[in-house]
Amino acid sequence: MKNLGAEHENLDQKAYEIIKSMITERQILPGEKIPQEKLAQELGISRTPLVSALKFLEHEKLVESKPRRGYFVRLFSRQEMISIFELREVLEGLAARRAAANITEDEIETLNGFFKPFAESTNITDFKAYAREDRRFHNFITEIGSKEFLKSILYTCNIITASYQYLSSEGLVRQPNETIKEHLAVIKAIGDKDLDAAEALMREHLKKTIANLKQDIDKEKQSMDGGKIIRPSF
Amino acid sequence: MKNLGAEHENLDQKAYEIIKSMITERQILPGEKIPQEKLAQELGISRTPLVSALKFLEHEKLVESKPRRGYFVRLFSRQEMISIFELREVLEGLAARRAAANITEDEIETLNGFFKPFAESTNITDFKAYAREDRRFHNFITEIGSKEFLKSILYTCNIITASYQYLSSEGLVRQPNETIKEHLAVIKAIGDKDLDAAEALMREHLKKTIANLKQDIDKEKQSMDGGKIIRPSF
DNA sequence: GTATTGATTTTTGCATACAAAATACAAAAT
DNA sequence: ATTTTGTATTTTGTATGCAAAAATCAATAC
Repeated sequence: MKNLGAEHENLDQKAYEIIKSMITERQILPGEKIPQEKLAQELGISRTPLVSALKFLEHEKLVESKPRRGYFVRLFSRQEMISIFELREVLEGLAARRAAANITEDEIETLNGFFKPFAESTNITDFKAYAREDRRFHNFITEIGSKEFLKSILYTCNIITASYQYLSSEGLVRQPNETIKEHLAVIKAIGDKDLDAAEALMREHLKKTIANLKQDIDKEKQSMDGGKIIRPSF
Repeated sequence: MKNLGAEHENLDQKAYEIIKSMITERQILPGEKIPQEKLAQELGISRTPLVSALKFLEHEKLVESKPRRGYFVRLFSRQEMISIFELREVLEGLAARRAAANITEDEIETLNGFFKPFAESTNITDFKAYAREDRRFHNFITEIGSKEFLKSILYTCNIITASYQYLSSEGLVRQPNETIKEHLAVIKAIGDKDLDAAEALMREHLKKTIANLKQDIDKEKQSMDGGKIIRPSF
């Protein structure tokens, strides 16, 4: 009756979490080099677990290793961003399907609670709150619809997505008034345990976002053109 | 005009390749512990790059770390195997779609060459050769249909698939006579650059394999039952 | 004969050390 | 002023050392 919780967490795991959040919180910017010695000192650890963490992040494609030159926060081209969203489309589609297959009554309850504050409104203005709900919604489906394998892939993708989202207002690619219907439709399908509909609607939802992204990119190309690389504006 | 090829390969990269092949070639079996000191000596390197490689493999889920106890080759439950195949279904579906979108004339030529030796025959008997062609076919589509992100995920899945395939004859889940039609249909759709058909047919193909797997598992459950874990029989 | 305890050995996780490579910088040459 | 070369500095990749945890094994108690 022992061995409860109390996960033995190694230093590299901690370092991993911290660096990951530094990247997603944009404390280190894409393209920047990661100073090993300095960072290790800041975290109060040696380089061994730090490098270990960097290798993890390299695998998640959040960080890039240039041999004998060090680790750098990755830059993503617009085309790569599209590819990542396409991945999200099929993966979250699968997550939605599995969610519909496995959801419990309690979880249905929770799921139906999503977007409640916005459902009545005909014109949603609090983008920030909506964006937060959006992320919670997608994470919830990921959570109940995926086991370790899909989950770890999806979270990786979501992180990258997050790191991209500064592009548009509050991290939303499309207008809440437009997306809320789709969100509610997905919720209904999962609640009804309609596997095919859940997958199809989730894919539909993300497909539209991708279309918007492509449009944005075309626009951008026309106007300022030039650099193929997404670069933070601050 | 320099900086050609000559990839700077570090020791951990080499160790990674070697250990990976040891796992897929079943020189170390699922569940076994990986002896760090011994293996490092065998490879003529220190534990530092070895551990580094193990962390990579951990991320690919081929290896499992139990803190303070070491690294073990992973075991997959039957249910997990199903999950992995479901992932393959959506991912290779996407790869097929992208392949159809981006394929060149030369590549179409190559693609049409697949399964040529088997296309005429009404009863394929050389399972080994067919299984090899099967793998080459899936890898080719992965290759042309996926960029680094999807590719790295898919290869990870394929490795696990491979490590599973000892279950049935020569690593085939279904009869060649049954699958060849599906393979040829996918080839045609990609050659015709029919994105929707390419994705749908590839998914169909893998879906049927999954159905077979589920059946096999049910059978196995009835007869020997007991352990939830796939365990090599040698 | 099995279970419990304690001592011994092994192995892990991490820090540190160090040579080789890369970078930065200053002086010399164009 | 710009490029080139040579030297000093930093940083990486890897080996090694060591304390703490886990595994092994033996002796003892039940």
